[in-house]
Amino acid sequence: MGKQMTEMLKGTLEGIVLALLTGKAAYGYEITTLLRDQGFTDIAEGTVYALLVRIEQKGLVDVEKRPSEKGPPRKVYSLNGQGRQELEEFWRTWSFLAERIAQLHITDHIKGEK
Amino acid sequence: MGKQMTEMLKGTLEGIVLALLTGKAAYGYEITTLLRDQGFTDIAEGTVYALLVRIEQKGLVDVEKRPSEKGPPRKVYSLNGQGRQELEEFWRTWSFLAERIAQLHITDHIKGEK
DNA sequence: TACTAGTAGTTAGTAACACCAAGTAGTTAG
DNA sequence: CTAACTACTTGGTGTTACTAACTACTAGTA
Repeated sequence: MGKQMTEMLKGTLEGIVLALLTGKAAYGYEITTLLRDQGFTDIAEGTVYALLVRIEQKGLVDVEKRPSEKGPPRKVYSLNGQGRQELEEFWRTWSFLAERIAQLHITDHIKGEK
Repeated sequence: MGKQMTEMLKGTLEGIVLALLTGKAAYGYEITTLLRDQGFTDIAEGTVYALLVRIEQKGLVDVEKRPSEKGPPRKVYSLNGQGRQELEEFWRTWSFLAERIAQLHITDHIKGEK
């Protein structure tokens, strides 16, 4: 993946994962494949697991260990109240940034056509 | 500023500054006030200067030192060919990410209304 | 004169985060 | 018994925005 994407994911990947967990608990491996399905094909596995440890330590998710039919036990993560709050905050921050950048994009187009 | 915004700016702030430089050269102090005007009220001055040094070293901008009427000399930055290329790449990366996150936002809304 | 505020840029150190590489461990198919 | 898939862990790296302090020049004011 480009270096730009790597840097851009900082701060957004956490929100993306929290969003994926809305309404549906999931475990790490599952989340990784979900991300790949959504087009984030190059996100490193280790990155996802590290992120999950982090949001667990921040108290944004509840964790339950469940046996798997085909492999080691899974750690199933579900969004809790604090996580939902954090996600809302994420959407606010993201919207703010996205709006301003969209504005810049438009302005650049105008300049480019002059 | 929130910690979320700080992390989110990683990887996007550079693109934002390159976008600001499209069609119009500017110096550091000016860029900082431009950013503040655009709503990024809490971006630290030091951050902008450090970023400018970085994009100069990456060869994305040309620099010209000009005396100022009211203070120390200014370093005026203008986007060069490589910078324009990098900016295009930025828009591609950003669009990709923004689209996917927008999709997630919609999905979350639907889930939330169930 | 000395002091403040505004302008303009620099430097050193910190924290957060995504990355890579390598490893452990369980199951299933050849 | 070996490979491939599932599932998670650990240790170390590079990039980036942050803070805080500093230099330096000008203009206005007490």
